[in-house]
Amino acid sequence: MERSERGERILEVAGELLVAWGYGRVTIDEIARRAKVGKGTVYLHWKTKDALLLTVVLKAKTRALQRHLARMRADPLEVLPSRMMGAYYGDFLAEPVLRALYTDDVDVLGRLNDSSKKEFAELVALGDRVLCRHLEALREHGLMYEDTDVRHQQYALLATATGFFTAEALLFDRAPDTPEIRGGIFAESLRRMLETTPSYDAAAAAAPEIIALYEEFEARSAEEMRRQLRN
Amino acid sequence: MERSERGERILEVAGELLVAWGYGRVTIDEIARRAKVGKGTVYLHWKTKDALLLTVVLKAKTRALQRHLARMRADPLEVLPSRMMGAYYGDFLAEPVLRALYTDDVDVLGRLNDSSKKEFAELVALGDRVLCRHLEALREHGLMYEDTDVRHQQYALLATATGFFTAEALLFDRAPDTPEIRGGIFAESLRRMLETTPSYDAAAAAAPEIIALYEEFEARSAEEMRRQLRN
DNA sequence: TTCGTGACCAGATTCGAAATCTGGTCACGG
DNA sequence: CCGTGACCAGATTTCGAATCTGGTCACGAA
Repeated sequence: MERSERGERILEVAGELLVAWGYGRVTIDEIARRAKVGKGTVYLHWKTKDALLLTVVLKAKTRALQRHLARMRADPLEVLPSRMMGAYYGDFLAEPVLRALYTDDVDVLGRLNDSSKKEFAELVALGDRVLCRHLEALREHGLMYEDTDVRHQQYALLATATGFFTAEALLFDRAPDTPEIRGGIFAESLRRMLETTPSYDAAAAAAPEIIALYEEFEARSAEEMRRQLRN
Repeated sequence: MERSERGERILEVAGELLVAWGYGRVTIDEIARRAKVGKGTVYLHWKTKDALLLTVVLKAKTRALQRHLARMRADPLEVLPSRMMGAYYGDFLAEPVLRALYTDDVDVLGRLNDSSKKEFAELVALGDRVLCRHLEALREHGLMYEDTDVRHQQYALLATATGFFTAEALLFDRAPDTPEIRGGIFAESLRRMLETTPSYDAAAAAAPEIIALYEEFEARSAEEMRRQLRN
């Protein structure tokens, strides 16, 4: 049995348990039992329980990021905030761990949020820079309005995204029926808020730089996940 | 000493205490002591502790609503979502009770949120209808885009507002400096998202109906506050 | 008679110490 | 040499006793 294969199974089980039980109730014993390994084996892979569960979350985020990259490579128009976030929205709601992260919040993730804030502060800062550069690239190619400070556009984007994710839990009883429709409203809102008339050629010109930005972010995420391992 | 004056002082003290201590730590004894009345006197005014604190919140909301009405009466352009919410944003952040309601949430308000959800379900539903009619009126006067379902516009508005309020606490470390700037970004976002080129005349034509809607809401709120009293 | 009050009660909440559980280690065995 | 589970210290839970708090109401002042 391969070491990495074993690690994958532990991660998988940990993810299921995290969603089903929530951070506080997940135990390393139960993870080991379900993954059919000894408890000590878990600690051969990750430094601590937090490191393991942080990896679960980071992995889920990375999967969404990879799908995002694939979409951008296949269709340059996916670099537009509306397209990017609309698709992200669907991915996030479909990924149970991330859905929990954005809707149930405290109950499921417990202090994992605080933990990750400290542990990943650097990564979050990089994410901020990446998004800002992304928007700047779009502006340079005439795909976004330039009559506003890019920092303000970034804040508007983040705040609006926060709103649509939070609304998922907060307004669930007065929201339009399907996630697809809500995602559509989200995308349309961002388009009107930020984007000029889309141009395929401009998007194709901007895409390489933007893709490179997210590839760097992906690499940095992978590095961060490695940093959570024992060796 | 007037009965209503006494009630006002109790409300005021209760508000201060609610913000300073949070729902769980506020006691009727302490409210009575600070308001210099007997404990039983508090119960001559309100049915329960929850009724009292619910009234504190409702009163704060009503004050913001009244300022909103005054602004609309003074300047018809204030009926535009961007203008309305931009000013609301400032008011809400300046009103400690409401600021707590939208930023600290659980810690300060405790189970008051759930309590109000049940108690004020009807009022919330009316608020929903009022907002929807408000948007419909704007559309009829050509002040908002009509190429989208009004329900979807309402959801976008609510989700975005939720986002900017939540972001106030969630993104505090990476947000633009002043509340005024953040309020400006919020307003500008809504304008681009929902509004056509503003016309004073169209706004003036739409204003009376819209003002009437919120006056009805204000009346209904006052009625609800009365319903929390003993007699 | 009317209005305000605080002593009082039941039930909720808190406290604290004992009992249990869990993250993390490491000596052992396959 | 790699995987393991018994083991330990410290964290968490339990649960009954002690305390606190929302709400009442008999009483007394006006």
